[in-house]
Amino acid sequence: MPDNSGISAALVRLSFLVQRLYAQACSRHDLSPAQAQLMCVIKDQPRGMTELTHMLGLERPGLTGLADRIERRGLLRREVRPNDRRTVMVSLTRTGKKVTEAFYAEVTASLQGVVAHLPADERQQFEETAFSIIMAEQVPAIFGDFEAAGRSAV
Amino acid sequence: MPDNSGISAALVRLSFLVQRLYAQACSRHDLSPAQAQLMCVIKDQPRGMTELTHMLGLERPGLTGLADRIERRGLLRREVRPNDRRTVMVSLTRTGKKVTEAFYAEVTASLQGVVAHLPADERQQFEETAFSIIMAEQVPAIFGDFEAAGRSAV
DNA sequence: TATTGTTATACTCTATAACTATA
DNA sequence: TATAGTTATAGAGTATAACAATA
Repeated sequence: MPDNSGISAALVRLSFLVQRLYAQACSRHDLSPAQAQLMCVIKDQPRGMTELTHMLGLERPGLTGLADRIERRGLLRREVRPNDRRTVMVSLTRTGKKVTEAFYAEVTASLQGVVAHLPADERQQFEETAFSIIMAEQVPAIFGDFEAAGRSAV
Repeated sequence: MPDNSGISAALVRLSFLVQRLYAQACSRHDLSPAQAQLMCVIKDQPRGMTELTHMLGLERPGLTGLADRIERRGLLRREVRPNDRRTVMVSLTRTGKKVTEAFYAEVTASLQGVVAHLPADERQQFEETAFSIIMAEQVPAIFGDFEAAGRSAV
């Protein structure tokens, strides 16, 4: 019977589980977690490099290298903006989009499996609480259906 | 209003938040997340290297290097077991234990802060659901009060 | 021979500092 | 001068393969 202080342990271990399943899905697509994360963020829309550093919590040189390695595999494309020629917009290639969508579907299925044993009302309550934490903490939209009503990006 | 498939996004983003707070606490103690994780696992009891690879999900060479870097800083100690002289037991030094306990307390406080805005009953329910997932998935005891009643290790 | 751990090697991840190009 | 990105450099993390010591 967990006491009140146990919620921290619960959060850390739950996070560990999610990371493990996420990493397993990455492996199946020959992606690193960092690569997959970037690809999920730009899945539905191009983003600028600086914007991406904010969303992913990286410094710019790290993002440059990360984008390089994905680009080298033909999954990502960079384009200079005509308006401001300093900025680079990053998007997925057709192949990159396919890979990302397959990866995304697998992670979704894997995580749904993890809560499948819960009663529907408990699952629903859990999701609502999780979202309320995410919203309160302004967690960036690094995964999810960014276009869905009521859950807009960043 | 989240639909049912949104639970995966909730889990990924919640995990992202936990990792971010965990990493921030690491920084304040000049630890990497991997180092802190290992130190938390051996906080209350020594463990063998192979056992640790299972708990942390690492291959053995990775753990050797990780332990090396913590040992080099005087926070961790290796001891050969007399019974089976192949095995190495890993434990924290006195300094290592102090650092780990301070880190542990900070992470706990930080995560409690994240759920502080929730009504007590919702928070309680959330914790129970999280634990039920963790137990069902047999997530190793990488964080938490391993000696607490009803929540034994590994 | 099987098991425990380490060493060798290679690549990704990520930070800080310095640089280039554009505004 | 300020901003966007990249290059240079270095250390941490982690995997695979080969090795050493012990059982």
